[in-house]
Amino acid sequence: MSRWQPDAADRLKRAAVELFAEQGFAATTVPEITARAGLTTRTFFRHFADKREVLFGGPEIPALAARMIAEAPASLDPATLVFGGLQTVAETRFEGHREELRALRAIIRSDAGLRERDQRKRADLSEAIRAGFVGRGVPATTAALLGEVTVTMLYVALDEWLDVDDDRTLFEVIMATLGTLQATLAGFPLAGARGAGVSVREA
Amino acid sequence: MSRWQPDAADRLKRAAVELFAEQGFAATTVPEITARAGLTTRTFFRHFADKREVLFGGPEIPALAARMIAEAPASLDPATLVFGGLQTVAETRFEGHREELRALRAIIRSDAGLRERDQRKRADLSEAIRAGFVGRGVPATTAALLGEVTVTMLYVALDEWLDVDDDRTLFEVIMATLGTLQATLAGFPLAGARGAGVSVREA
DNA sequence: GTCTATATCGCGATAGAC
DNA sequence: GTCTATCGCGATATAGAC
Repeated sequence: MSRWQPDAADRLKRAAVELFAEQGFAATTVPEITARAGLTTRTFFRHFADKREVLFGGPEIPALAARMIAEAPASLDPATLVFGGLQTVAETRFEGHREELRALRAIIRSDAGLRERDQRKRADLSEAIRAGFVGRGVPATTAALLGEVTVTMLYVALDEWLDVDDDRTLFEVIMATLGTLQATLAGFPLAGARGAGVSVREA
Repeated sequence: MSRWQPDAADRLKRAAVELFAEQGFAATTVPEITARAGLTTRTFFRHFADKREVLFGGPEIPALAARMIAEAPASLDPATLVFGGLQTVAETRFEGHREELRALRAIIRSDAGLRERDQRKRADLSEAIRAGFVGRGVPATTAALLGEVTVTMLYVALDEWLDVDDDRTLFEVIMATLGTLQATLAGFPLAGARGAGVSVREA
């Protein structure tokens, strides 16, 4: 047993979540967090790049996505990969943590800076997926859209899953969301068949 | 003529873009920007919430989207509204500014904090569209997906439009991107028809 | 682990527009 | 007079340098 608790990052996370919930994010200082965790301010910034970062996961999920895409057999098509990835992430990282995720979401929603960081995490995941598909020879625009659509599914479904209180799994909500997206896009005219001059004007 | 130049915000914007391009975003201080613009630090923060914000537009585009959706005739379907909105924004806010937008994009790409802010602007627009459609009675999930898909089209197409150097308009690229999205999603199995148990595992 | 720069913001005063 | 934009001072916490 060293003289340092081995789980400094974890204790900082817990102390931060408690204090943010009690006092709000902006009203909580890093020294307060480290005091509660029994550590120094310097230690906080060695574990987290800034005060926001303590509420989010690191690059593990983008890294996992990149690995799954890179290591999958060449025969698997993008749709299958996206499905499998969403299922894996939903089941291993979100399922079973609904209450913690709700508490976290409430804190994140309360502060513009935290919403911003959340969007960055989302963009990081989208970018990892895009790069992964480019590495498999998928055209650039298609790869970019695959990244975007995948994270859209995850985030929209996650929000709905946290909103309601039924007994669906997150992955079930994701699949329903995909169905809704397909139905929504079916209402769009085919892009090539369309001319300019839509009758909607700036007010 | 008052003792203040009337366009303080504009002059600050210009000075900031110049200095960021010359020295980089992180290496430039707010006092440097205000010195070049002939103003004080305090004035900078009265115009912009923080140093990043000087590079981005305010809530005009989300507000425009909200207005267009709210004021459109009830008979117009979401697809038509989305198309019309994308066309209006593309033609009035982006077309004709390709070079400035490229320079801005280069600065934004150079700094993680600026990429984060860019994502927030994107999320703000998505949210305005979502809320607008909810106000028209569109179901929550469909409205959320409409917001997400619309901004995805705009951002993916904008990136491609800035990357290449052909003579397509931004709106033409947006329509082509929508076609690619439709083709990509056509490769996905219908959500309802799908069971669990995809054969992609964590490595 | 200590030290320091600087982003950020509250407050009160001022100057001109109307 | 009121309203709005600006300025100067000062305080604090973040975040990076040493």
